[in-house]
Amino acid sequence: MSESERKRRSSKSRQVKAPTIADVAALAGVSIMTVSRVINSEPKVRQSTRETVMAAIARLNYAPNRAARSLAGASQLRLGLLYSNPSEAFLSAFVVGSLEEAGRSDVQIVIQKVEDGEDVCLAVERMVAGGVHGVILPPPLNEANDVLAVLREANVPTVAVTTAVPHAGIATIMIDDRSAAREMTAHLIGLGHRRIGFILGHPALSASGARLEGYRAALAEAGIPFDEALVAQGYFTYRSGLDAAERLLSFEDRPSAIFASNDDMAAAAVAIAHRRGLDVPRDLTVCGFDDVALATTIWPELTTIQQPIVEMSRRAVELLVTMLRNKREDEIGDQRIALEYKLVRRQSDAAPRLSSR
Amino acid sequence: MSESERKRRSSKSRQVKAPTIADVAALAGVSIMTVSRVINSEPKVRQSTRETVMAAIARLNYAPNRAARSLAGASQLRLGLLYSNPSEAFLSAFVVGSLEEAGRSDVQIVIQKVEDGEDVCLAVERMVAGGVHGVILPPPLNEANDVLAVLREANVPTVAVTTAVPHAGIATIMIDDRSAAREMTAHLIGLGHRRIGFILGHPALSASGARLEGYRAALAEAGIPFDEALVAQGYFTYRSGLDAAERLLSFEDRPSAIFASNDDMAAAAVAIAHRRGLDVPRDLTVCGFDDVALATTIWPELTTIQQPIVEMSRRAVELLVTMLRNKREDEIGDQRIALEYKLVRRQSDAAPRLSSR
DNA sequence: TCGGCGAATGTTAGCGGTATCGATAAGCCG
DNA sequence: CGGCTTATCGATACCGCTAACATTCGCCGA
Repeated sequence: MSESERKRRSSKSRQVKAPTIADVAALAGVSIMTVSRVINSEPKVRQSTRETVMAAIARLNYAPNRAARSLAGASQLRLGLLYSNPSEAFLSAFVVGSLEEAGRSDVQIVIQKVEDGEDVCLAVERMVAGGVHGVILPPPLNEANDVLAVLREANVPTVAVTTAVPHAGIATIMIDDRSAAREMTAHLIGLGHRRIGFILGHPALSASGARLEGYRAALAEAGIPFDEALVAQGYFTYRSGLDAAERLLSFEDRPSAIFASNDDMAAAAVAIAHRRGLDVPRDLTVCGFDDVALATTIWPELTTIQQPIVEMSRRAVELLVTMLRNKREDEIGDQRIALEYKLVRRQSDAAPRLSSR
Repeated sequence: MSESERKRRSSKSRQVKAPTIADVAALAGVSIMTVSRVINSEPKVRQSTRETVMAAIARLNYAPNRAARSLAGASQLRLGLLYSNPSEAFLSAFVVGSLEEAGRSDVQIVIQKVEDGEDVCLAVERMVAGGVHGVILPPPLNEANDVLAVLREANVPTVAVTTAVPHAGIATIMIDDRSAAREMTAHLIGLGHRRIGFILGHPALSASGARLEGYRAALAEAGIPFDEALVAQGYFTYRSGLDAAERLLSFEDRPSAIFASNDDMAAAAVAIAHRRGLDVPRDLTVCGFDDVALATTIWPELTTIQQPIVEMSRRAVELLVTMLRNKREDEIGDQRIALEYKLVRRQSDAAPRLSSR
């Protein structure tokens, strides 16, 4: 790691030039075209070759030159990212993921917010008129039927993120919400909890329903009867979590654990618990869903389901780009990509102090 | 404006391609090089020729292709963005800004995280070896002296963001922390508060010192004596805010307001207040600094100083690009750019209930 | 055994600019 | 009026990558 590199450097004063596709090709012992194919994940490359090239890429720390790429390639793609007012924490992770992938695949991302009062469909139409080639929809727009309708009519390939029950013709990136909620609930039951409160998510989103299903499934498996009183409506906002937690904790026989449908609401539950003099997790276990930054900001840090948000939006862009570049827009609607979630255990859960069995 | 254009269009279905430098050259009856010279306002072009070309450019509504330009010109710029473990909310805003600007100015951003145990200097060296042309440093690395030293030695232009007291030879993007803290403190005083607690930021960062100075200045201006007991050490984390707020609120004669050096710690102060049965803002005013997402997530939403994080990182990239493209690396170190902050008032402040004058 | 055929890989021609250097015309001197 | 410098301008070689076409190779059926 010195002779050759040093030579290269000294050749032209100190200018270290970035490695090019040719360098990679030389190192891997293939032609530049093959490297190009690997980079763009085109299908016609033997697995072994692909790996060799990948290794060379990693070794040189090579990144394709965007300028050259867009100059040589077809006209640059533009993707629209339309959002309304989700959890800010969620959104920023989401934006980071799509922007990263956008950089990698050299597409433009047009980010547009739909203001609260505004007509959603108008915003979509504006975007379509602006000539975007595809659209990405984070929650809650991922299931706004009017938006989807406009998009479908305009024949704009669309990918919705975090939709638990996919719509026909709309590609979807998701995790298995039901199974994740089931796992978390089972975890709580395993800890010894029997009265487990549940804070619902926004009723318009299918993920909310899926999470509730998972909660019920785990209860059923453990032979614990479902108690409607332990389920409180929430809307994915901190504020709504405050109200829901207040309700759940005001019962005579309050739950020993609360499972909120997202972290914002879980954080709210922690706040309410503290306000009532309850220690988390000693007196009350609280866990969330999503694992946004907030989960590790507050104290105690939340036990939660880690949803790979950055990865999900990255994949959304990637999917759109692949389809658009390969001119297979027709196929796009049928894609269903489910990513892995993970239960991450932190400090907000514990065994119940007073068993209420 | 019709015959030739129409022909061009109809030749290939409906594809309207953007005019190229060659089109301009043909229309103006000169060579493409001359057009290039006019575009770049190089001196060696006769005035009359220049005008002819300009006219052609205007007529075709020509704009140079950025990709082609940067491809042909100097090698593409690569900027490194090195971070360790700041507030996640801060980081994502930061990344968004730099990525956005990167797309606009057609440079690559190499993002790298320095893991906790890892040797920071090693990470810097790796990045430099990777051939980045400039480096951007968000907090807390913006004032890590060892990092700065390595960078300076390697002669890599660097811009630090949020440094209140600039280092020689390192460009800086900042806001006037002192003045912002002064304004916020004055605001609290204006509300009627006299005993105002202050939670310090991390002692290694100059912004912390500047904010304290601002606090003291406002106190002095109002003729309120500075009370050391009202200042608690924090480290910009939620956790440290918890301890600091606990200290401040345990006094007999507790402050009627707490001004925390960032939002994370302010949120912690709110949590502690609630745990002690104090209503915010009725019993205690709390305000923060930065205006990250957390500030509007919690309840009550925080009154805080809005620091334009996205804009700051955007400017950092822009500054680096300008300097690097103009080959004036020597000048880079002397830049000091201060952006505007804004005091945004939300629900966490109010006049004190029991005057403690 | 051999043509044929599909999969994997290589070759070549640009994409739209800029850098370099050569060409041309004009200006200047003795 | 010839030679030489100067101010303008033009021809051409890339920049790093991809599209389109060419090539190679292994394997199959006749």
